[in-house]
Amino acid sequence: MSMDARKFRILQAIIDDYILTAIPVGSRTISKKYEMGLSSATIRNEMSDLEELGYLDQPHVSAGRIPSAKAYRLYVDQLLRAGKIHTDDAASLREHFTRRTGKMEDVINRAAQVLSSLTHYTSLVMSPKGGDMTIRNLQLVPVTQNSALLVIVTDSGIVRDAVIHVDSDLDADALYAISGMLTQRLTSHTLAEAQHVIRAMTREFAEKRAMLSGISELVSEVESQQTQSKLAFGGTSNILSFPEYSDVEKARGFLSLLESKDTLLRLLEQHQNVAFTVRIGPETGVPELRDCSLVTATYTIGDHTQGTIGVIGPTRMQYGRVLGVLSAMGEQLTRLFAADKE
Amino acid sequence: MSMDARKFRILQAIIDDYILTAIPVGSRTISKKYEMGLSSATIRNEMSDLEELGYLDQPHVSAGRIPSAKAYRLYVDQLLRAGKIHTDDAASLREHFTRRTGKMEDVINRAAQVLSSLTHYTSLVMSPKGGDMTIRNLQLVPVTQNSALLVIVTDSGIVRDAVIHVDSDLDADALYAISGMLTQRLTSHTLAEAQHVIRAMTREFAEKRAMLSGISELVSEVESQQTQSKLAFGGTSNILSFPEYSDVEKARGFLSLLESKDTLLRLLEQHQNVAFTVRIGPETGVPELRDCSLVTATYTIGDHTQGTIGVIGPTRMQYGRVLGVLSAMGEQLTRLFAADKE
DNA sequence: TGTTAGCACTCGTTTAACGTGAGTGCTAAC
DNA sequence: GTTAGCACTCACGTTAAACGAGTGCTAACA
Repeated sequence: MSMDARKFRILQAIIDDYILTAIPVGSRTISKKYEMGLSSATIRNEMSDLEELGYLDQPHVSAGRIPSAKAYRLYVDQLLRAGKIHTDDAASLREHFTRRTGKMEDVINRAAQVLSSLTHYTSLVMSPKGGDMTIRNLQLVPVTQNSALLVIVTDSGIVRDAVIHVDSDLDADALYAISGMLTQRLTSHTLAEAQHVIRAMTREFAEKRAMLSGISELVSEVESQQTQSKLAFGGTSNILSFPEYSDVEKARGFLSLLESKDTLLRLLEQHQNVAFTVRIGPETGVPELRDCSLVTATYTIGDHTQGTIGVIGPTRMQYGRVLGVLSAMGEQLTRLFAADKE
Repeated sequence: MSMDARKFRILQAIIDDYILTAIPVGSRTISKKYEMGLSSATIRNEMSDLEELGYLDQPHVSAGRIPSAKAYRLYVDQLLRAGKIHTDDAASLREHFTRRTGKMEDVINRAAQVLSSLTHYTSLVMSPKGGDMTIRNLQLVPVTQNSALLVIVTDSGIVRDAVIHVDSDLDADALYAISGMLTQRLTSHTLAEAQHVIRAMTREFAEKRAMLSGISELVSEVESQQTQSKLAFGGTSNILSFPEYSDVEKARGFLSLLESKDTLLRLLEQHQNVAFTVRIGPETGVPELRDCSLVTATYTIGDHTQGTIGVIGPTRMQYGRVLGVLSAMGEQLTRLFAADKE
């Protein structure tokens, strides 16, 4: 016995129904609601087969069937293969991004907001790693006598900054001069490379060593601060509207997971080079997400720097729709950052 | 019949017990657990009086009593009057703030984190309004051809920034020159005043009008962006660990309230000139917070600019402890910003 | 006059029993 | 291969009964 076209059609109907209702699907429901010219008894036989094949689970003997992770996997692969990702939302998405801003944080927060309100799931938006970004421009702004704000503008018009410690009493003009010099040297290097360049400079200008070493130290500080990507959430409370999270303990586990951020960052950083990722329940490898699916997509800043956006919802997620929204949002972000460039 | 010392002692015992256990307190519990040399019957009479006075509620006739909002109010007023705010946590708090940073956002995020982990409630940390802060220094950093980052350093070493649109093609040097001029004119004015000053300048330098008007427009943009205080949360999932929020719908309402932020901002902005605020249940005026209390304290940046920190938990909150932690944190933040100043 | 023991009463909670119905698996006939 | 029929299972909702925590009231006591 193996999977044939009819079994697949039935399985699809079961998944569709379960995604909609969250209640186990019975044979009668399929035979009547999704008229496929078969009696419930026939469906029953097929369902029995599908269970044996591992696509369906039965909560208890007198209940209907629910799709297994394996079933969702098949369903999603089918979706992806068919390229059935409808970007209907592209238009409505665009209008959310009329106000321009170059601040990474604002952009990802807004994007997360929009994503969650469109999907009604919890959304994640991750900024690209700072280390990969190419420096276009760099400037030190005096803050206090001992500290300055190091502003780094990247290739694609994204601003990153950090307050750093400055030993000597440098006035605004001195800092501006240094900024000019540093910009000249560091332009078109990545943040990760900046360290080495500065170290080379230190050797070159022995006399200015003291000052440069201070700056080198602090560029490294900036780098380490910026290396970890920022993560923004949207619709964190949405998960509570799904019956699979009506158990408060489960909901708390989920929300705690969001709060700590690092597990999710690790998840999002995997497979960053594929356009879409769908991880279903156990595939995430995170116990708290046993009943969740994580769908991600990427967007591009400049030529190769990539950021990730994603949606977390119950495994019975509206994959088609979510993939569509993510795809549209990815394009939108890519376009947004590209536009900022010129 | 009125409130005497014994009634008050009994009420206090009831509140203490209810805060600990969250189950209605019976007369026997008080007479045995908090031995006050009285039989349960006597306690019963007193409790009946306390109910009549409005300090106790009875969920149903065969259950114990629970404190009313009025009771908590009395309890808290007593706490505040006695000045019994123990800052035991001051020391453990200090070590959380060794790393210095001038970025407002980092500070308030970290503070929220610490607050929630110490109290096990949900914490709020609000940055002061930007408009009230005095400008020390101001600098434009080129980002793209059409945009620049306007960095504003305030009196107390706090950095605020925003990406603004620049019409003409100004190079780095031109922007730096403008920055110098603006700094000279705007130093020791508040952000709110900056608008007027710039408008005056526009009249003065008719020839540079085009450029200045552009900047004026954008300082106002910055101001409006910064006028709304930033709000950081900590421990948002903590609320789910209390039995009063075991109802998922209620929990969802609470979390949605956090997500939208504006209601809370409004609450936090009230009574900003008092050291402590305790709003109990209905006193908040927010339906979603009917069973919650909001405790706030303030911290100071510079001379008069104030920020607010707060904790939200069930009405049966450990008020003494929370007030202590908030007080310590307020001092800590005030000290942190003061240190950054010199 | 305040305190306490005693007792009837209330009412939410728990447990068990029971009927209901959705859904299945199997068999036999088409 | 499909389907009608039927016995069977089992979660779920309802009802009833026992339970017990806690109260209010009364009467006696110090």
